[in-house]
Amino acid sequence: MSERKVRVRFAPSPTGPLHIGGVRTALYNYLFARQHGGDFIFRIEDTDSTRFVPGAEEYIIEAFKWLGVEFDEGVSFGGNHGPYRQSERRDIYKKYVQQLLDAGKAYYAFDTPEELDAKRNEIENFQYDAQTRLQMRNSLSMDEAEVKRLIAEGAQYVVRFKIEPGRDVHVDDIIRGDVSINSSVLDDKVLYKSADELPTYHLANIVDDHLMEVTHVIRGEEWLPSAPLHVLLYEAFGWADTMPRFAHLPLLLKPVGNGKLSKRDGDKFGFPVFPLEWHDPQTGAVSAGYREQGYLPEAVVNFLALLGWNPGTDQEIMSMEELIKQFNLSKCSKNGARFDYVKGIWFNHQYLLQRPATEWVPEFDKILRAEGIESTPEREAAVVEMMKQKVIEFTDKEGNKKKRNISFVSDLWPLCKFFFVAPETYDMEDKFVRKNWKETTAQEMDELAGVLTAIDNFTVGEIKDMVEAWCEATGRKPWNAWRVCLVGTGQGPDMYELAAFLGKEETIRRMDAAIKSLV
RNA sequence: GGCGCUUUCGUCUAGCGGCUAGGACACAUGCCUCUCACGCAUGGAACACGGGUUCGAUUCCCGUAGGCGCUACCA
Repeated sequence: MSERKVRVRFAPSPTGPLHIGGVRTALYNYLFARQHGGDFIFRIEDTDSTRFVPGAEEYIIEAFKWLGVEFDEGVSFGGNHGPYRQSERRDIYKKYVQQLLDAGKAYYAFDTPEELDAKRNEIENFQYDAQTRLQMRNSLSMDEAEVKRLIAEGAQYVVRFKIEPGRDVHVDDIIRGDVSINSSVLDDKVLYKSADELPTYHLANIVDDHLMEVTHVIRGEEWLPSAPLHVLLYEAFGWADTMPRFAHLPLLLKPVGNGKLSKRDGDKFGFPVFPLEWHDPQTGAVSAGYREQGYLPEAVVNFLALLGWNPGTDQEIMSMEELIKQFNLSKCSKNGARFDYVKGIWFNHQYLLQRPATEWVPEFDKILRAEGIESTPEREAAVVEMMKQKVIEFTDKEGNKKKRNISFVSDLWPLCKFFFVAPETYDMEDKFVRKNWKETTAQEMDELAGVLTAIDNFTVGEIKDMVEAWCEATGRKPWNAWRVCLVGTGQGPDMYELAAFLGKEETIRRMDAAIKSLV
């Protein structure tokens, strides 16, 4: 085998939003291409005109752009192996179908769908193959003149691949090794239909991969059963010497229960199954997307990369560059992987915390607006500063980074809501409130409010000094109850800092409100 | 039903004949602490089953069972 430049492709059907499993397949292709300095091709397989969905192609392109998976050529990316949309390659396929016909490796079949259905009902496990094709209406069973007449009359037909039975066909799979199947169990697949003058997947796929000089076919395991058919097609065309190598990836399975991952699982457990939000043009239904849910593209990429592959070390956090460096098809696992969306959340947590808090501001700002909070520059700056200190950049005494339990920017709101709004109610069902608000507490808080009112310079240092002096004098430990007043529950930063941030007026106001309503 | 692929903690997985079977997520506990977290530490948790091969099988082979996929004029 000559040393050809590595060329791989991702070739989706534009039938809707891109499933997360498809994203992973594309990612593996991309990693492989980059690692080998090869090309990554984007091809649209729209040979089934009835399933075409407008907007799907644009959606797919946008999704990969967001994820940082880049194509070198293909639909919308240029290149000199085009066109890259199969519906625009009709004439090419016709030529190759004719080549097979002329060589006696394919034949015309005139059986209508109704006739085929009838046959399937009549014979259990009917298969259109060497055993049965002579009983059917095709150019092998009918005389030549009849076939010519039918075609001349414009009768609808399909072209079927004539599979020679009794041969063990071998597929050399990078992940699974040698896979062999006897050609007798294969049926005479339809390669082309006159109705829309388009080939089916199998023919188009082989012709395109050959013409586009694809060297490696990395695709989902659902294609493994038809891989022998593809091998036979390469042979029939005389392209066996440049046939691509195959790698069939394990499938993504449901988080729980049996079967492969579906959109319903996402709805059920509350995780997206699509990279981007999708608005169905027919039904208007909206499906959640990773991007809109607040996932970072690096996190999605990292998570997906490790679902079915691992570097063989304990390293789990890997950038695209590291993935490209370490990726290895032969280390892919062979069995299906349950989609562990909880781990996906953990990856997002990791990547979110790697980013400086200032980068969260635009996203956080959206939340503030949604909550009806006027976000002033001063306030925003103050909050970011607070977050930087309290949330990520605050170093504890062991020198470890303080990390909030934040997986998404949106998790921030319930954790720091009290910076913006006073507690509206004090929930006695809340363990913290019940535990820390005793009968004498209102009185105590009233006294504390008095101490605070007397402070002129309302800074962290001053507040701390005054309150601690009062604590020492009275033997009181007001922090938890004070927290109930200002936060409403057992959350938030150091009380002195919180009070200073809220300011004297707001602090006292919140304390009064709590005293009144909690008595 | 037929054909193919597959089978290590609940989950993702490491292991490529000899290991106290490792890591991560999740879970539990402890430490830290004015709260919640974070962080740190600790813990429970797996080789589907039955035959071989071998001095020795999680590892190799064969069965069985389970899982997954394909079985369209869909991809």
